[in-house]
Parts: sequence; C-alpha cells; structure tokens
Amino acid sequence: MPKVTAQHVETRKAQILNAAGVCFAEKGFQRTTMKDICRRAGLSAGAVYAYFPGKEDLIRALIAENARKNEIEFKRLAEFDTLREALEEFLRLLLLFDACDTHRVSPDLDAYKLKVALWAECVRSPGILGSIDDVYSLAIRELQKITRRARRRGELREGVDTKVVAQTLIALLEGFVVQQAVVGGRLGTKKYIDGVVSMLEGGLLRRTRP
Amino acid sequence: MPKVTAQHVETRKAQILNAAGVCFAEKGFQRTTMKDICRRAGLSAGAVYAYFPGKEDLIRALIAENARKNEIEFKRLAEFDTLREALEEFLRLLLLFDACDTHRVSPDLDAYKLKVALWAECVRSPGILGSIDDVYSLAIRELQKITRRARRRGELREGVDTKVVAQTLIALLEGFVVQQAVVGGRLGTKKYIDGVVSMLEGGLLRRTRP
Amino acid sequence: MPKVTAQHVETRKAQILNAAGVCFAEKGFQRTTMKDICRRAGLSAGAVYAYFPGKEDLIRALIAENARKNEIEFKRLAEFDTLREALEEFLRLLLLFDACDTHRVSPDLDAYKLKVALWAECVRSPGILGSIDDVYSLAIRELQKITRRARRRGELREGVDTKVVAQTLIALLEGFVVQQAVVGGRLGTKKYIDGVVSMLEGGLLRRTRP
Amino acid sequence: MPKVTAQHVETRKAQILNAAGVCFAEKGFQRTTMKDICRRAGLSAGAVYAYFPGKEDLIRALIAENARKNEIEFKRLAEFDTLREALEEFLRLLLLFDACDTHRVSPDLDAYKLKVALWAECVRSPGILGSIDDVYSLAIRELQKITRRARRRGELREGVDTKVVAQTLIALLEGFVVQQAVVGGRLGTKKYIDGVVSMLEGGLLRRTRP
DNA sequence: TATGAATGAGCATTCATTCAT
DNA sequence: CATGAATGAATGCTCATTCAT
Repeated sequence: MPKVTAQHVETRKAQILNAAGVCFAEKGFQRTTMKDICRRAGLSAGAVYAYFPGKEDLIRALIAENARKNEIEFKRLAEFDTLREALEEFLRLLLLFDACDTHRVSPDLDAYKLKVALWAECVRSPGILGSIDDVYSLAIRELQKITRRARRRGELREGVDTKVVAQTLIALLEGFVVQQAVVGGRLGTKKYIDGVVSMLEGGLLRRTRP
Repeated sequence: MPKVTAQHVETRKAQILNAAGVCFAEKGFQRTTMKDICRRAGLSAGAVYAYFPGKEDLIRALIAENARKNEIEFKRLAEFDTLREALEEFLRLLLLFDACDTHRVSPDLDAYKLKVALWAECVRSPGILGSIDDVYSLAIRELQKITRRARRRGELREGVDTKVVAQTLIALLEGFVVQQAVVGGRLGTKKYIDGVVSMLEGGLLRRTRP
Repeated sequence: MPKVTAQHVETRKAQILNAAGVCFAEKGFQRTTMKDICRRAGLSAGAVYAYFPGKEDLIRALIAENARKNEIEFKRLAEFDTLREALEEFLRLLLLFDACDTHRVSPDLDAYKLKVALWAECVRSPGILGSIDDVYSLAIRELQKITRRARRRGELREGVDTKVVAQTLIALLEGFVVQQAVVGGRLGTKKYIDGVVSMLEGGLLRRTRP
Repeated sequence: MPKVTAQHVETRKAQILNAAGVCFAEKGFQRTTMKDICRRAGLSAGAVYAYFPGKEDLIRALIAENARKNEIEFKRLAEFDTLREALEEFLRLLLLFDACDTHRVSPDLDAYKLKVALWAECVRSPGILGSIDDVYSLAIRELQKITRRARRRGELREGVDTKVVAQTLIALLEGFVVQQAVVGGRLGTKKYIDGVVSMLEGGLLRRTRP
C-alpha cells in the first residue's frame, strides 16, 4: 500500500502541475486562480491543497522541474565531440523540444509564454529567487565546461572568455523566447538557429584554415 | 492659465508614471497595488485616477513611452559610419543608458526588472499586445536598414540574412535583460558587451585581411 | 447528495434574499452595502457572491419572486364568483398579506418601503425594466379577464373600459403603498379598503335595484 | 448691490435645482453624481457648494419646491363650484401640468421618474421625512375641505368618509405616477382621467335623479 | 482521501466635499 | 465669486485558503 500510495501521489502531483503550467502560460501566474487550476486538473480545491501547500509552491515546483530537465540536457551536451555540434544541439534542444516538453505544454507558444511568466515571478518572490539562481549557475558552469574542452581541442578563437560565451549563449536562447512569447510565435525557429550558428561559427570558432 | 494647466498635467502624469515604474519593477504589475503607487507618488487615489483611467493604463503608458524612446535610439544608430560602431552603440545605449533612463528608474536593476514585468503583461493583455508589436517591428526594420547599408559598404559577410541578424541582436539584448533581472544584476555589463562585439566581429563582419 | 445540495442552495438563496429585502426596505438599494446584507444574512461576502453574481441580481431576484407571487394571487382572484368579492380580495390580499409575505419581511411597513425601493431601481436599470414590464402586463391582463367576465354576468356598469379599470385598480393599490411608505404606515388599511370598495361599488358596479 | 446679489442668488439656485431635477429624474438620486449636476448646470463644484451645503439639500429643496407648488394647486381647487369640476381639475392639473412644471422637467416621463426618485429618498432620509409629511397633511386637509363642502351642498353620497376619499384621490394620482414611471409613460393619460372621473361619478357622487 | 462551501482580508475604483488660487 | 485639483473614506467584488463532512 505504501508503494501504491507513493505512485498515486506522483500521479496527482504531475496532474496538478500539468494543469498549473497550462494555466500560467495562458494567463500568467497572478491572473490564474486556484479555481482555474482545479478545474483544469479535474480536482477539487481540497485535493490540490493536499499535494501542494499553496499557489506559490506550484511555480516553485515548476521551476524546480525545469531545472532538473535543464541539468539533464546540459549534461548531454558534454557528450558531443565538436563545439559546433554541441551548439546546434544546444539551440535545437532548448528552443524546440525543451519548449514543448519541459513545461508539459503542447503548443510551443504556451511554453514560451510560461517561461516569461516564470521569469516575472522569479524576479519578485524571494522564495523563488534561490532556486532560479541555481539553474543559471548550473547552466553557465556546464556551458563553460564545454567551451573549455573546445579550447583545449583548439576549436576556439583565442582571447575568448568562456563565461561570457556561456552568458551569450543563454542570452541568445532567452532573447529568442521573449520575442516568441511577445510577438506571438511568428519567428521562424529553424532560420534563427541556422543564422545564429553561422554567426557563431564565423567568429567564435577558429577558421579551420587561415 | 491653459499653459499652466497643460504643464501641470504633464508634471503629474510623469510623477505618477515614475512611481508606477518603480513599483512595477519592485513587485511586478499584479502585486503592485494602486495604493503603493499613490504612496510612492505622494498623491491620493483620486488624484491618480484623475490622470489615468485605471491601472492597466499605467503599463500601457509606460510601454508607449518606452516605444517612443526606442524609436529615437534606433534612428540615432543609423548615423554611425561603420557597423561595428553602430553595434557597440546599440548594446551600450540599450543596456546601459536606456535601462536607467527609459523607465525613469534610477538603479539599473529596477529597469531590467521592469522590462520583465512589462513583457509578462504584454503576453496576456490583448489591449497591450498591439503596441508592443509595433515596437518590435520598428526595431527590426531599423536594424535591418543598418545591416543592409553595411552590406552595401562591404562590411558584412556574405550569405547573412539581415532579418535574422536583427532578431539575433535583439535576442542578445533581451536575453541579457532577463539574466540581469533574474540573477540580480551581477552580470558585468562591460564584459558582456565586449565579448558580444568581439564574437560578432569575428563572424558577422568580414575579416579586413584574410 | 445532489438533493441535499439543491435543498441547501435554495435555503441559502432564500436566506440571502431575506436579508437583502430587509436591508433594501430599510435603507434603499443604493444605500445598502453588500456588507449590510452579509451581516444580516449571517454570511461572509464570499458566500453571498457564491449564490448571486452581484448586487443588482439581488433586486432582480426579489422582483422576479414578487412577480411569481403576483401571478399566483391574480389567478386566484379569477375564482371568485362576484366582482365585488374579487375586488375585496384583491385589495386585501395585496395590501395586507402580500405586503408581509411576498417580500419575506415581517413588519408591514418594510414591505411598503421595499416596493418603493424596487420601483426606484426599476425606473433606471435597463436590465430590470424588462421583468417589471411583464409583471404589469400580467396584472392588467388578469384583471381585465375578471372584469370582462363580470360584464358578461351583467355586474358591470355600461361603457366601462376594462383596461382603464385594471389600471385604476392597480393605481389604487400602488398609490396606497406610496402613502404608507412615505407617511410611515399610519394609514388605516381596513378603512381604506372599505372606502375604496364602497366607492367602486357605487359606480363601477351596476345598482342591483334602481 | 445687495438687490442685484439677491437676484443673482435666486438665478443660480434655480439653475442648479433645474439641473439636479433633470439628473435625478434620469438616473435617480444616488446614481447622480455632483459632477453630473455641475456639468448640467454649467457650473463648477465650488459654485454649487456655494449655494447648497450638500447633495441632500438638493432633494430637500426640490421637495420643498414641490410642496409650495402643491399648496397653490390645492388651494385653487377649492374655488370650483362642483366637486366634479374640482375632481377633473385635480387629476388634470396634477397629472399633466404639474408633471412638466413642478419639477422643471420638460418631457413628462422625466417628471414621473423624478417623483419616484424623490419618494425613494423620502422613505429613508430622516431629514426629509418631516417635510414630505407636511405635504401629505396639507393635501389631505385641502381635499377634505373640498369634499366636506361638497357634502354640505349634497353632492356626496351618504356614509362617505372624507378622509378616506382624500386618501383615495391621492392614491389614484400616485398610483398613476408609479405606472407611468415604471412602464415608460405608455398609459394614455386622457383615457385614464376620463375613466376615473366616470367611476367616481357613478359611486362617489349621488345620482342626480334616482 | 476528497469535496466544495465558507471565510474574510485585500483590491481597484468612485465620488461628496474642501480649499488654495 | 468661481474654479477644479485634490482628498480619502467607502464600496462592490475576488480569491487563496480552510475545514466539516
């Protein structure tokens, strides 16, 4: 019975986070009412509160989940042999699959909007800031690792600060998300990735033959 | 007397928008109460409502103001002779001065946070979406103009899509803003700008001497 | 459980309408705050709003209820054999019992005041006007039926317009209500009814023996 | 200068009461804002408050004015020779001319609505109840005088209580006003008056020849 | 466990009234 | 005398959270 219960708890939590994610993407965190989430989850208020202490905990859980997924993604990047491949994968993973997948949201657009909603809350709630900080630290650390290895292999131009590179890559990602969310997802993801990779290749990577 | 009144109206509106900007940056749009804004503006509720019909109109006004400033900035970029200079100015203007200035906020950090707060509202309120769209269209158009001129002057690598370049530049900007807001402004702006410019130079701009 | 709930909903609604009726009678619609009603109903604001979408709906419901009761009363009038009896019943029912009963108000005075309060709102709110119109149409129609039957039986003086009779009867009723409400219920209901009936008998009804 | 000022004061007061009457008829007392009245009067808030201490005083003044007019009308009724003539005049005066005139309102409908609005306020405001009471007392007293004289002249059926007659007449008046206001003035005033007079003649007045 | 009725603090907004000019 | 900007208490309504069943 304990096992069954543990399983059940996970199912319920996932069900609730699912609903919360969709709602937050649709209407933002503050505009979403607990009733919205209950309705979408097909549960009563009491049930939701049995699994999560409060509304705030729902975003916190969503962010934590996001972090966990991010960690996995970033570690997978380290397995690529060339920086070029890693870069392409980085953009592809995070812009495409990540979008739909991480946040349990089906249409991409919602995933972008949810990200913006999460950021907006991160910026204020002191309770959340901590966890988001960790996500960034991890991402930068992992990206730095990859870049450093690339340098060792001679793939990198000289004089390039690996931390700044990491920040830049993240900015290219998040800046894309903002535009997608705000402009309504009309951005041409494939074209953007290609363009970015080609720009980075030209400057970030050393010319194979001077 | 008409002149005095017109002057007075502008003063009051600015005073209120000032206060609203600071509050939104601090606590986000939804968490900010009208009372917060009134207190900060040193005015009574009635006074604020005499100048703005409602809370929503305050963000709308803030976004509109932002748009107006952006327009001016972007047009100024066109005056630079080389793309490199324009790029540096682009990043510098928008990340540094713009931040403090556009939103009438003194500490930089608040400006970044305000941007995130505005985005979060843009994503939902149908009434706002229109105006923000215009801002993006303008920005992309202006940046494209600059890049096309650079191409004609032979400053640009071949095979580069000017629209994607514009999107990338904006992403580098907005991605930086997100990080600053979320991480708490610990990013080293100067280093970031230098890094980005150097990366773009290497790839975006044709090597002066192969 | 559905039965219990349905029952419960009706109880609550009645409890709230009760309270609203008393408050509106005491202070009028506009001067009555939702807090007044909540206090009198012994419920929280949230509870009241769970059963009625807004303040306006409370009067609307009160008017609708009034209409339903009126319909029943008027149909009962049709069962009397002579017009005289029907008239007496008409006045008696509507001035006495109706007053205390229809509006769930115990002291008569409140019932009169509530009527005036309802009229005052009817006059303005477009949403209410429709329903009140129906009440009048029904009342006039039913009274006309009764009078026409009386004419067929030869109870009526010649040359009498049945519609005008209906309007007159209603006026005698409502004019009484106004006086009671405004003057403070000092009017001598019994005496008024007797007087009116005797006047109507003298003129409205044909002399049985010239 | 004192004379000029006194004249001016009266003009201003009339101007303000005019505006107040129209507004109250349109939207009721509570829904009418002082701003509405100011706008309609073409005056500033300060100006209105210079002539009337507050909003309440505006209805009080309107009621007082109504009372003064009523007094004159009723005294004029006493001058008719027969009760029948007086009755017809009573209804005609008060339903037609009174409506448009007393309340300084041009379209009849507004006058009826204003009456209802005034009653609604009379019922609550303790400060107003007194003055309205006087109006009723006077009306009943004057009508009684007329009826008593008619009795002395043998115009009246035996066994008729003059006070009840007065109340009935007033009820016929006010009941008509309620219907007009609520139903939207579709009542056929002339027909109503004729009908009422004929009913009253048949019963209230002794048959000239049995 | 699950329910959903109830709570009540909190919020945006309105408007009668004042008073410096 | 007149103005109209400013005040701030008051109001209708929402929604996160609790708890008896």
